[in-house]
Amino acid sequence: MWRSGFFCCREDVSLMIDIKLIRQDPERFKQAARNKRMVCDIDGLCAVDDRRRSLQVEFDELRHKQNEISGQIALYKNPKSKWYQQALAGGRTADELQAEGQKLVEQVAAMKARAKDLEGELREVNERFEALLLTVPQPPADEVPLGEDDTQNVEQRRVGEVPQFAFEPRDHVALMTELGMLDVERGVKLAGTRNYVLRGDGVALHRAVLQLAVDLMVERGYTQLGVPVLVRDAMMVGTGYFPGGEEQAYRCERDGLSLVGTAEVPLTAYHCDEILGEDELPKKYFALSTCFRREAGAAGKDTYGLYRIHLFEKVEQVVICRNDEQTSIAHHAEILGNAEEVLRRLELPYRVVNVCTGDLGQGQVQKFDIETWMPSRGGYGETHSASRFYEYQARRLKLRFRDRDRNLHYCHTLNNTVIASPRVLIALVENHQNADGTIRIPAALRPYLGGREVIGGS
RNA sequence: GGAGAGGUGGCUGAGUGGCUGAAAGCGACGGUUUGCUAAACCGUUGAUCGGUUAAUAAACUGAUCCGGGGGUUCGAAUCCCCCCCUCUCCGCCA
Repeated sequence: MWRSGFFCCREDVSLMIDIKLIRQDPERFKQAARNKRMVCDIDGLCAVDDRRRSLQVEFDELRHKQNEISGQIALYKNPKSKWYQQALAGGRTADELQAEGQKLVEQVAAMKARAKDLEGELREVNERFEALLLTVPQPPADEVPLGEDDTQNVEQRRVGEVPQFAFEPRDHVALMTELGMLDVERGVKLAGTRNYVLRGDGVALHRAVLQLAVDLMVERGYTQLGVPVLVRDAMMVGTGYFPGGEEQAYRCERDGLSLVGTAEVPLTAYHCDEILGEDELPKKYFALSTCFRREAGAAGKDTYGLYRIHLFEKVEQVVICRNDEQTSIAHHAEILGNAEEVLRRLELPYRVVNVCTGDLGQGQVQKFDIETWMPSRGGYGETHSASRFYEYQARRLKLRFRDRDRNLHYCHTLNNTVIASPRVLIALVENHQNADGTIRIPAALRPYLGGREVIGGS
């Protein structure tokens, strides 16, 4: 389904996981598949790999002979060649040379049939090989807890105080609707379920938290990009969303483009098909973008309010760095810290969760989710997700760098939410609500709202 | 939407059937020169997948690759077909 044309450059079987690593330690990948609860036939893959390589050797040898003879034919058939001239000078006639050349041509003709067979077989085997390789998951880091699903994620730490209300707290829909900030009903009328309309201070608050996040990232030295949100399929494939995630994306079939569910896609793919210099790494980017999600398969889940919606805006951060685990880990901590700083400034209680093996994506090595306290849920709800991939995405994107010894390597990539709104508004308005239905604006946010300290009231 | 042009190595850019994996230039790396820098000169310098020895450093060797796929041919960057992408001009709309 994903023809090579979707990639910027030539397709080859080295994409995905490096087969050499699998050959070297198949157990490790079998274990990874078990832990990530994915189906993956490593033994079958290795068998196909063996077959593929022996075929390749046979084919190469045959072609070698063929090429050799072709080279000789070139001498007999090319009157311009030095060899031909010397042969003539040595007393051979042009007819003789032609006849001898013709003999060689017949010799090669016999080899061609065999080569064609081999080629067909090789292609078939390579296809099977690639299909199997596509299913191999990236092994999770050692620090990732074993588990089957999100209920087994391990809490790392809690930050901030969960508010105790002296009154009956209201949920964000009630609060925001009351204050004229939100109109769910008409959003649904316009665009169907999981849609909404922000109004007045609702829009202002939404914009304010995004801008706060943008300013923080600028402060932290990240480069801001304004990126396309409708991207080529190649970018969806390259970042690992396709194949597999087609149902989650709004695809424009006739254009071969998809609306992104996150700016991670254009940010990570920004340098695809490039070779970066080691000294320009790490690249630290962020972008504010609209995000589109079909939420297929989530029917009936989180249908209430602003939690799970088709369209939202998000500030996303991406780091592209050297191919080095320690470097990757350090950046992972950094981008996690950036997101935590946002929540600290918004005075929101949250916890950091180490996502367990069963809840990791195929390409992810480790993922930390940040969950922010949402009173109406009586619990923490996911607001951020920080992943590191090692070279998984970079391989697919042909995103490489040249080290100081001039060797090529795939980069490492990581990403994390900085803020996603309006989901974060759930936490914001619910945690900071007052008894009278007004909402206290945390100090750090006030500059973005004309200095106001409260929303609502007179 | 209409009409053209074009896609070649890290980059620029030659190359229209056979010693072309690819001229030249730039860049990079190594060396000579040099008080340092610069300049000059000489040399080296593509990728991917394999094989052999060595055990992932290195050496040798093979196949494949000039946007992608297919075809013609003993032989294709070069000829033919399909597709993708980029650019320019015109029209249209922001």
